Amino acid sequence: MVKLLLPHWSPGLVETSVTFGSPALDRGAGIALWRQIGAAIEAAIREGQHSPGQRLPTEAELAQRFRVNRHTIRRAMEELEARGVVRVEQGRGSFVAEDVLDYPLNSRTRFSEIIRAQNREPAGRILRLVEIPAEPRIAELLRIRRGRMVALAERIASADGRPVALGAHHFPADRFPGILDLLRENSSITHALAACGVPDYRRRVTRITAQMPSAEEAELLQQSRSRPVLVSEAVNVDGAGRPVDATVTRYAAGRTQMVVEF
Amino acid sequence: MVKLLLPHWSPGLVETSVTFGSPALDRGAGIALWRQIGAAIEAAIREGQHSPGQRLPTEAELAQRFRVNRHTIRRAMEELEARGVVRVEQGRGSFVAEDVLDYPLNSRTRFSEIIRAQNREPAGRILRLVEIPAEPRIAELLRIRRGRMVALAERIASADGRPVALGAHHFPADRFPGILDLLRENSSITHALAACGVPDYRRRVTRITAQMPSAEEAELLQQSRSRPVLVSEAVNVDGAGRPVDATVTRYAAGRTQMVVEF
DNA sequence: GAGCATTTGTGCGTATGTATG
DNA sequence: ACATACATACGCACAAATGCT
Repeated sequence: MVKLLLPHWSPGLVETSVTFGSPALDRGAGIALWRQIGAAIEAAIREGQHSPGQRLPTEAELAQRFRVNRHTIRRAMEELEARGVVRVEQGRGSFVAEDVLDYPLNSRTRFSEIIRAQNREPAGRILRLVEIPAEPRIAELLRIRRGRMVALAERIASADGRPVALGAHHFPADRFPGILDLLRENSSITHALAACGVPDYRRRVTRITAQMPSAEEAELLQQSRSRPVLVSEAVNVDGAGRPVDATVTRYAAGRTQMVVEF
Repeated sequence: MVKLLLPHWSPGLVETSVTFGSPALDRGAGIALWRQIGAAIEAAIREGQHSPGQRLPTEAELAQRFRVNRHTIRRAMEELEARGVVRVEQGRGSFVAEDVLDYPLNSRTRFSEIIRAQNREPAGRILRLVEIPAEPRIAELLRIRRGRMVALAERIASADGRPVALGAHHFPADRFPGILDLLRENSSITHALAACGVPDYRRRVTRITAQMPSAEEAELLQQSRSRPVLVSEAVNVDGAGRPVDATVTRYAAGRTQMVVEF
């Protein structure tokens, strides 16, 4: 195995490159060069040398490394893109395709169950726990008077270690006085509500729109500021139909897809 | 990739300014200046001097016109924003708030019915009608072999004259041979399918994600290129459950909100 | 907002190998 | 042996999109 020197390019965002091993191309006969190159790139990706969403070397660089014309690289990439292995964007570069997370919407939507159903490992981390006066919109959703106190829990949720969603959960503070302490110990919303006497809840409405992320949101979600986030606004109600939780969640749009089935 | 046709009229970004009439401020007594200014701006908006989404004059300009300090203008705008009349964006300007269109998702989703239910006037215009080989994703949704011909209808839908959505409807060409001619005469999808022997259809799945618009898309939707679009991918099936239509629709995210109710 | 560097997209011309008739 | 067609590969130039200053 011959290691090639890496160029000293500055990655800017979190994007490094790894060699594709020694380009053992068989120029002589049999398989077309672009097929061999495609297979080599795909193998490198499958091996984990390039993780999902990460940027691949430029076409020019790959051409140099494999010692072929850029057209040949392009032919290989074309194939890989058609097969869904990579994603090519004009002016930006080529990226390892991300497996899009299907986020089904129904009345029993629970983050961790959704993630596990797709064979991934869910995780949640609390970012902030505070009591604040309810904003007008939140008050309306929770059917409380605006300005009444709400417990706000900001949480980042991830699947297999990749951040997926930023959730801002609002609970009426007078009804659930100890909920922040419960969440401090266990970041599960379902668990906290159960401990507060709400054994089960269901989602009533979900409103979905798209926005550009703030600098902080983009950083937390580990995505570019120039890509949008899906914003969902949901209300969960208890068995009696009373709102227990108004949640505004921001999803990394490139990695997530809401699915509504009928 | 589906390319959209360019319009023959290019509205650019609709941003002009209109005077707020003669600023007859009562400096003497009674009502605070910022209240009078707020009322004047709101009146101008209600009168239609500034249409939804349009940019308002800068704070500096307003201050000059009303002959007050910029702080006074800001106080007025603060109130208008809290009341949802305008939207203020740091570094961009102030805009007349757009009435967000609720787009309910269910198995009977029909564009014109949704718009009419919100007391607006729906309209549709066909942009392009062509037969093309099915892209892999479309073929998968329609359950046909990739490369088989599909009839593609690109349509722009609007409510009260404001563009709302760009839809790319794909029909299996062999099953609906005359559908393009039907759509040429009447832009209603429901009407065309009925004439092809599909009296009723229902939506089975909808997938929602967000993207940045291309230059053409932004222009057609009359929105800034720096704001995202909601992308929905839906399959309509006939009574027997066979796919009749795979549609990819792009909605102006600032003006539209998907609503899922349970 | 204008200019600039980077990167992918596209077109054209050329050459070579391989399968077909 | 020859003509033809097609896929492969290379070289060069410029267009278009993006991101940064």
